[in-house]
Amino acid sequence: MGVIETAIDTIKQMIISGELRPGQKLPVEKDLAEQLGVARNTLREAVRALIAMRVLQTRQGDGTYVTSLSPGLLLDGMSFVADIHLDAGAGEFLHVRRILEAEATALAAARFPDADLARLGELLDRAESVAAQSPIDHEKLVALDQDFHALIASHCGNAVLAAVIQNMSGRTVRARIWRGMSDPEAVQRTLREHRAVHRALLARDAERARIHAAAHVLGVEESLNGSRSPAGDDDE
Amino acid sequence: MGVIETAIDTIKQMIISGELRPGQKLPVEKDLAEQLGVARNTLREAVRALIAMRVLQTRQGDGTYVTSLSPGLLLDGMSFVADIHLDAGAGEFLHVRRILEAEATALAAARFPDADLARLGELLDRAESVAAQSPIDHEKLVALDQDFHALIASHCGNAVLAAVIQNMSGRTVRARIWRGMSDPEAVQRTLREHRAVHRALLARDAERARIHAAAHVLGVEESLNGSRSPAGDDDE
DNA sequence: GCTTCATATTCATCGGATCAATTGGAGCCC
DNA sequence: GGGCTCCAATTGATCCGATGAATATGAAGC
Repeated sequence: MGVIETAIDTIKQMIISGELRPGQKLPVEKDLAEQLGVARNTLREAVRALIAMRVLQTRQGDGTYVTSLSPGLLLDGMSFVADIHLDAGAGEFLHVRRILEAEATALAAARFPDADLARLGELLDRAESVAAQSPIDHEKLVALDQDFHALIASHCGNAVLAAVIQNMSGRTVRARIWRGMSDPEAVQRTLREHRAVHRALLARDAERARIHAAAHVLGVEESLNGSRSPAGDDDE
Repeated sequence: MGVIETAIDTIKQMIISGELRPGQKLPVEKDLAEQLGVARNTLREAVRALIAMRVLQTRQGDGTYVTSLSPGLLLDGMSFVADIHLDAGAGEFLHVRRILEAEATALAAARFPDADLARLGELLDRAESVAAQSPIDHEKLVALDQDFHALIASHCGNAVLAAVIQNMSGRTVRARIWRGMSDPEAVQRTLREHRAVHRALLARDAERARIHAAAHVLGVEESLNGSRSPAGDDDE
């Protein structure tokens, strides 16, 4: 194994073992390099790799710090994966998102704070007013859509589940989905489905919430690939 | 944005746009650095970040290549996330794994090749023979357990789903689960649950497969946190 | 035709130099 | 004294050049 890989693993182990805790500052490059027995440039490449994994964070003139290491932070590189497989794999990502979002929405039904239920309704109001204008500002709809799903996921009681859902569809994927809705009817259908999920959450009905959430994502899947089975049942 | 981040994004864009395709060789460091207008060391840090994301791969003496970019490859950094949250978040990861594995097992029921159904049975035979010995070789059980779940996930027909499941429980997490089974009865129960999943798959019964898979992971969850709700229903 | 080996190519690692951002304190003004 | 300004130290960011190590390539020899 190369020197850099060894350095990466050493730092990882220092974190897993608790020697380095979230938010803690690392020794200065020169010292840490010496401690690990590598050159400064080599250490920098190791640090750069950990920065890419959102494990470390540097601030010029200040120092290098361990991040919060929260699942939401560490899992957010996944959205890039979704973006790369924009064409071939979008359906597969959506399928996973459907499974997870259905569960998360059901879980959220029991624990959604009333204040956030109201906020959820406001998001829908704003989305509907945007959709009523012409031409439709798809950028705004994408942002509101993301907020809608993120707010629900954040209340599922499972930070890992929320993080995975959040990153399952990258920004590019989500933008493409909405851009594909040139048909105003598709936009209206999406908003109706969102309303249905909202009503189920208002009623604290987990099963209704689950079904509406699943149907909503499934609708998106089908609109992407022309109602073929998104699971790959076809043998193409 | 720093020079390195710019270089990373530029290479990413070259991949997303298709200018760089999977398996393709990148220009030599010197040329690529010049092309991007950065020093060679700077480019190396950008490349190192993309290596950490499993997007690039270098071979000393040969060159730098774009990886296959398969979801399974790109998502496998996730297992490190699971390892970091070994204590606090293991239950949350397992919950997500339960949701996904139940679905994947159900999906696999219809498309499992007969040959691999037989292999699945052999894995169980070997696991039972290992469990029958004393002292129990937990390392072997962990490996067989991983193979068992991986084989099922690989036949769900969705590469993204399979990859996420595969990485939802890191090696460390899985090892800890089995090490925690000092009680031989717990090992036997796990093997019985695996058998139940196998029988359901043999019968091509998706619903039975789903239920047994979910029950199996749920059992692991409960054994980890003493039958409290793993979703965080308690207000600790 | 095959193996062996020298050589070129390419990434890996190193050490040092300079630039840029942040911090912290000294000094100054009100 | 309190607050502000500015300078110097600290620290990461970027660059440069050199050497080492692994691989590929092609020539030489059998």
